[in-house]
Amino acid sequence: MTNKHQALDLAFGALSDPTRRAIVMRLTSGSASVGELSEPFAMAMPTLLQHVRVLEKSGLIETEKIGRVRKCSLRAEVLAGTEQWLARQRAVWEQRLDRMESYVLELHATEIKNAKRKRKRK
Amino acid sequence: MTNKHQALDLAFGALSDPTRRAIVMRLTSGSASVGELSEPFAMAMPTLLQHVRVLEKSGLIETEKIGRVRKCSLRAEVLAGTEQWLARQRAVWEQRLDRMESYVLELHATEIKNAKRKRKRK
DNA sequence: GTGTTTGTTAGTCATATGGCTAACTAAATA
DNA sequence: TATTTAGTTAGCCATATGACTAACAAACAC
Repeated sequence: MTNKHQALDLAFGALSDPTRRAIVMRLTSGSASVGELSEPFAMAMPTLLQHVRVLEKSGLIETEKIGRVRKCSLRAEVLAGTEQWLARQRAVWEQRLDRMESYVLELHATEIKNAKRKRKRK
Repeated sequence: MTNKHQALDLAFGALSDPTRRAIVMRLTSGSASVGELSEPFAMAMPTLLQHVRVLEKSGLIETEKIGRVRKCSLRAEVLAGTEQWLARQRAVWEQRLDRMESYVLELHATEIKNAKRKRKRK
């Protein structure tokens, strides 16, 4: 039983579904009702509502009930949070590649020196 | 298109688990065997191997069997791919916020003008 | 006030996920 | 050759996920 209540768990989990990613994409161009969100999908409303709930729990979106309509809108902070995690991993990785590259370059330099010395010794 | 979507499904899905994120983090500082990866976790090896398989299917890591040891290493391209998706969403969102802001600023400007005109008319 | 729209809850179902143990294979070592 | 090591497969189990239908409720429109 893994603890699925950490922020990144919820955010990445929410984004692992194509329907929910499509919802996020839609909301980047402005808030929408549940009905509006459901239009592009061949999916019963309760199912779509469930997706909205998942996105809400993950913090990726927030919703507000106005009359009988529920207005959904994006919360970009959490989006940025998951992006940052990825960026950090990539940064460490690339730093390491850089170190490796300079190490390899040094090796090459040493090899060349040794080769020259060898030739001199001959 | 469906392929792209599937790739993101797998990548985000893989990253939605804390154990798998920890594995990715570990691999940013160099490749490791399954045994080495399992050390920090109170988890049976078959369970950890399953996580490794999930990461492998998502394309986030690749593995190679050398003798009786399986060497796991990071593939940063897929990491970058998911990061790019997030960055793109955030970009659209921020562009929209900018447009809104300039609209609001224009509104303000108009209000001020009107206020001035009102005062003049008085 | 009756009917329509917009969501919502409840209950069901199939499959996926994440964990375990036990038994097995293959490589390295004594 | 016998033993240890590193990984693997198979099978089991509990819970989570994503879909559906069938009511139900509240706001709006007439």
